[in-house]
This record gives sequence, structure tokens and C-alpha cells, in this order.
Amino acid sequence: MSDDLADSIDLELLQLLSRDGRATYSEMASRVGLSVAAVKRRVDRLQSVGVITGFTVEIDRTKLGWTVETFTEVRYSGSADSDEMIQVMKGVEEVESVYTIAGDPDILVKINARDHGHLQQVINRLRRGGQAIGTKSMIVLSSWHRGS
Amino acid sequence: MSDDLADSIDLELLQLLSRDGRATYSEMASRVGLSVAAVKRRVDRLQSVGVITGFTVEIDRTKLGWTVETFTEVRYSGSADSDEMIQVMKGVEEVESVYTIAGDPDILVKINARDHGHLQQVINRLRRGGQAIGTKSMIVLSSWHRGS
DNA sequence: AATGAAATTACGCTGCG
DNA sequence: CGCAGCGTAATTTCATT
Repeated sequence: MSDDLADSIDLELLQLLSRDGRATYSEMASRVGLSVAAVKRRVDRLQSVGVITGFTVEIDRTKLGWTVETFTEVRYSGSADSDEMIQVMKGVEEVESVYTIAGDPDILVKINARDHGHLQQVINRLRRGGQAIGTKSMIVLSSWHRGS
Repeated sequence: MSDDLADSIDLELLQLLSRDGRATYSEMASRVGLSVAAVKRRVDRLQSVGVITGFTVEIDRTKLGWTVETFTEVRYSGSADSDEMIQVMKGVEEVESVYTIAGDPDILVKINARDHGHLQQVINRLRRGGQAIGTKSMIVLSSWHRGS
């Protein structure tokens, strides 16, 4: 858990990749003052040690007609199996992320839906699939992410 | 709000890029059955119309010594300026995302901190910076994201 | 152990049909 | 959208500190 997994140049590279996940090694190399090969080796290493877990695209789902975005808190009975609840969440395709929480609620789920009716269906599936005893949805009006 | 911004091939490309944001056009082309040039034109178009808002790297911050991750609900007084509150949040570098919420709470903030002491400092900054009347933090124990 | 330079392979990009 | 050509980048190899 101590961390010599990334020196200051690695952190620079991570920042560059945060801003542009498709940046070329040439671009990064000229920015950090290393050769292309050195930069590639560092990025490969960051992946192999698990600091970098992947690369992805950022999508504006509202432009695709998915206008409803929520964080939904889920609570379940003490007898419910936590892992089973999580499996239920993962099985619902509208669920983008699942967070297990210390305390209350038990789970926080990020959901994307086309409209309110669709959201209702999704939440019903979450409730029926497991032993959820309650949900509370926070509908997102706007969002901001660092470095976008 | 109707959407002809992405046909089924575009959706395929978005899915491929979700799984690997650095996938080459060649890889994608062979998967969707189009030429490399056609795929590049489609991806460029998806960017220009705003469906694709960017590309980024996924980082396991626990490997960098940032072990505490929270969703923190923020409530502020009715007289507080919502935009000003958001600006305060953005100004705190440990804040990764800010979501404005319909109803209660007013804002949901995703925070990354090195440890609990650090988290406490961050929350104090959030409270002092604006007119927050209360915060409630949900500490993340584990998380899952679709397609990782 | 990490780097830079060079050579090969693969890919990105553009214009044209 | 596909094809073809040229420029650029990725990737491996080798030598160096």
C-alpha cells in the first residue's frame, strides 16, 4: 500500500492522458521531455502495475436520447446477501456504476435512463431482483467533471 | 430531442471505445465491417456533434495512495447562490465531480482524499467556502463500473 | 533499471472516384 | 463509403549511462 508506483513524470503522463486519453506518445514525449520509447514504456508499466485500469471514451448520453441520470441509494434487509445484491445491480444494463457504502445507504447506484417512465422500470427491476427494502433516487440536473 | 445522431454502427463504435478508448481505427473497422477511413469519419463526426465529449484514462487512485473515496451530499441555505456553490466545489482540487440534484440534497460531490484526515480538511473547505448548511459523506468501500 | 536512437511495422489521414 | 498513397506514429531491437 505504500506507493512508489508513480514518480512525478508518471503523474504528468497520467494528467496528460486524463485530458486526452488518445494522446500520442510523441505528444506526451515532447511535453515531459523524454523519448517516445521511454514514454511508452512508462505507460505500459503503469498499466501492468494496475495504476492505469483502462482507457475509455466520454459520451454525452443526453445526445443519444438518454435524458435521465440518477444516483439511486439502495437499502436492503440485514439478511440480504450483499454480493447477491450487487450481482442484481450489475445485471441491469441501465446501471452504469455500483458503489458499496460504509453505513447508510448500503449501495449507491448510478443509472442512465431514457425518460422517467424508463427510470421507473429500472428501479422496479432493482427492487424486485433482490431484497431491497427501499430506494431513493437523486435526479441529476447537471454535472461537471474535472479536466473535461 | 429525437435522435438520429447515432445509428447502430455508431453505437457499436461507442461501445468499442468504451471498452478501449485507444482502440485503433483498424481494430474497430474490422469489428464493424467498414473501412478504416469510414470509421475515422464516423468517430470524428461523433465528436463534432458532441456525442463524444472526450477520451480519458481510468486510474486506480488507491494505487497512488489516495485510499478514501466519497460521495458527499451538500445542502445550502435557500439564499445561497447555486452557481457560486458549484464554483467553490470546482475550486477544491480533491473534488472529482459535481452533480446538481433535483430535490434533496442540492449537490452531490465525488471526492478523492489520501486518508480520513485529508477528507476532513476537504469537507471543511467545502463548508467554509460557501454557505453550506450541512454535508453528509458516503464513504465508498468498493466500486464497479460497466465495461471495465 | 531506465534511457535514446534507429529500423520495421502498423496506423492515421486526405483526396478522389 | 471504399481505395490508394504518403506522412506519421507505434513498437521492437540494440546500445548506452
